[in-house]
Amino acid sequence: MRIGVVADKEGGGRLREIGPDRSSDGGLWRVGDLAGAVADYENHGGTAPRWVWAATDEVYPRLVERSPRVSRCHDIALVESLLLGYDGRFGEARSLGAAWARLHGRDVPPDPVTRAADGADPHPALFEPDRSTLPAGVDRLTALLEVHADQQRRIARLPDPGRFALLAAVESAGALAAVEMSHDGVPWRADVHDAVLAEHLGPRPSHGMRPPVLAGLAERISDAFGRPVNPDSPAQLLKAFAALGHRLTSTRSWVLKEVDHPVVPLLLRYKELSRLHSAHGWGWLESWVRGGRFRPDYVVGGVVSGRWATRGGGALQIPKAIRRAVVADPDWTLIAADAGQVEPRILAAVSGDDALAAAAGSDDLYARLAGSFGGDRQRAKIGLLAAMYGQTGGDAAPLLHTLRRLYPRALHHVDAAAREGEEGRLVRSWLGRTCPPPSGMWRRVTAGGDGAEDDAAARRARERGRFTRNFVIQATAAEWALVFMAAVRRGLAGLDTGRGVPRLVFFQHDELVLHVPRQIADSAVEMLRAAAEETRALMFGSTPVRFPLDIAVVECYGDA
DNA sequence: CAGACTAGCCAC
DNA sequence: AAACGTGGCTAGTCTG
Repeated sequence: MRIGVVADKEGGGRLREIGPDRSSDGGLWRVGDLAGAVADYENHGGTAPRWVWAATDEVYPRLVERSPRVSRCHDIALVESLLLGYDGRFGEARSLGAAWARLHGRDVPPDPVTRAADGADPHPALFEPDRSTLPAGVDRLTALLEVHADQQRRIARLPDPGRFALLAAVESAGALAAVEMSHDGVPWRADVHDAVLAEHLGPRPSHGMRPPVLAGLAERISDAFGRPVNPDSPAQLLKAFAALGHRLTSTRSWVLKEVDHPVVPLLLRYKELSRLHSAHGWGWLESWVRGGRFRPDYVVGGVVSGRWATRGGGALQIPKAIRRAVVADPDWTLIAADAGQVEPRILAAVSGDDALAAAAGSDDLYARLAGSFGGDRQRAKIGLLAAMYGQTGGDAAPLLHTLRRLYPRALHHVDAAAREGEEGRLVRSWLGRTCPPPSGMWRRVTAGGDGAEDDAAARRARERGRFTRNFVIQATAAEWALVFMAAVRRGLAGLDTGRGVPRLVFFQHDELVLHVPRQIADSAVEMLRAAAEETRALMFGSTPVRFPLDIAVVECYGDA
């Protein structure tokens, strides 16, 4: 059963059961305590409803504090975005108000701008404006049900409604998980983080100063150049190197490594530590960690490929060194589940290449391919990644030749996606997420074709080809991860909560981290494996391709 | 002087 | 090894 929900500003709301057609919709009722009403439904036994609401990130944060977790939802804005994208209208306004306006042939309002997160203590003065974009006088719940019915019709008309419905469901489930993870937070030991920083950088300096180790390195760098140089300034570094007779194209680490001069190791060390200090130093710790938790603000579907982004806090780029600060609570444990080699496995599954699929039936796909590359697993890996990323230079060319001979259907799959991209067409993931159309500028540039403009046109076309080549793989890998996360979310609800409620606390592209009472770690691991198996069946039916999980049960994420 | 842009490195 | 896809984030630098 589906229930449409509209929240009011006082914690209440209106609900309406949604029937198979408009005339069978149930009665409308008003509740003073929306969280309580939702909880009643979720606890009632039997199948929980699918809540239909305008946007999970507007409605759910206020529910999640009080009610038990919601099982399922349909997020109008996220589904609208997927449907628009399918029609080549990527990026058009997707709010309930925008969808309603399109449905009624009215002027489409732009989406409200989302405020950037600014740390662990959101600014109370900026608290929640009214984000509805419906015209005055239009009933919100009526509009919600109309747009929902329209979305259901649009999905039903697609060539493969079942797949797209799965995409809509897991995108929405992801939105639930994102709100829950932001609420629960990643267990974060500020004292351990501080110790890691002190170990690398020395004691914390007073505000605005370089930490002792960085200050010392900066001084030695200037001495080595024989002049004052700010190592944070690429321009100054290039000049200083030029004065020594080294004309560098950039100051990237791998360029510096080619230079034979005593200043280079100092600079490389400085860059590494400076990055640690500026991106994840004491300033970050104060802004983002409160009460022993790091609470990232996830942006579901924030990346064209369907991967998530985060707003502030850099949650998807936590450096390996800092992961030592992620430590389970006493008597609890972290379980990190990493799906290994997802992208080549996805390629094997979606291309229908039997030979590659057979190799993807093993735990180490690259090792299985190594025999064709003189026994060199690393070369097999580079070759396969090159095929999916569109790399042509470097060592890739002969490896690609070998792959094209051994796995023609797999290579044809990505080559075809690249060609369609170069021609300005759309490509789609397995479940139907669709890449953005080329920009008007792209069309103008590539439509040209006289003399000097040919180079630019060909380059832009090849760039888009690399993008679409990768899109069909990366976007399908992202939805594999979403289906998996949704299955894990369901699985968590079935675990014993007698010693505390196990939680999903972190998600990063192809990796999930759970925080669970230690006594139920074994059953959680078992649940994860079952969820991965369920995901394979839901996505690909019967396929020899396997998606093995690398599971680490650890106290500290740094040990995973 | 605020905002836009660039260079560079982090993650997958 | 370093022209290979998706991003976020910071300090330095440019611009109006």
